[in-house]
Amino acid sequence: MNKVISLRRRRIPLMYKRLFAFYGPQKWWPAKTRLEVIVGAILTQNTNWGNVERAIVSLQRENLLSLERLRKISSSVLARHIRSCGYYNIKARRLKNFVDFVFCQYDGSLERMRRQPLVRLREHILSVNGVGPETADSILLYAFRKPIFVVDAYTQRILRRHGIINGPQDYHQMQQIFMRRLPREPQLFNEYHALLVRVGKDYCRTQPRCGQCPLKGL
DNA sequence: CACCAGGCAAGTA
DNA sequence: TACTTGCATGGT
Repeated sequence: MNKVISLRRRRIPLMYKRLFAFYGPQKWWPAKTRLEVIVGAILTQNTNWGNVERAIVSLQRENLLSLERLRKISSSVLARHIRSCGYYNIKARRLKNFVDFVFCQYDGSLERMRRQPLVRLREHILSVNGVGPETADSILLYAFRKPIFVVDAYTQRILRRHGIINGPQDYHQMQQIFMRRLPREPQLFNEYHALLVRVGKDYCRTQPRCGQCPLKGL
């Protein structure tokens, strides 16, 4: 009995060991600046990352990746630059919402945002229309290096296929499964989530192809 | 052709 | 509270 409990408790850290041994470091988030992380986090909502990359490149080419430029540009013009990632009207509005928020609440300073304590900053970011739990946590972890675990569709699918959860689950509960079992280190949360996405893409799509999956048997 | 991708908000009962 | 629907492009 104790052995079973111990195994279940250790499964999350063991999963990380296997993934890291198999894939090595993922070097996330694939972006150069805090703002680029934030923009990518909003643009990738329910969208293939490849489509997001094109939009980011387009924004870079037009020199639009600054808070000031994004504030001045209209939603409709912005929408044209992010067409490739889909939902472009909604996402243009969401980007504007976040940028306006940074100016209104933090004087246009991401540095000032970063200095806020985690829990308060999370609540504050979540109040922006268009930013839900995953987007908020991606921003907190990858742009601000705060110790918060990001849960996404792959994470949920992997937990379910491994019998760690059964039905659809509450975001916060899945997040706690990881955070209760791991030391609160941003670098660890960063690498772990990136690895889950990687193994998800390779082996845990909606049509599972578990053949050589490094998590087989866990 | 159908199906999916690193979600979220708004509407309905 | 618990479903359902709209949003939309590009790859497989």
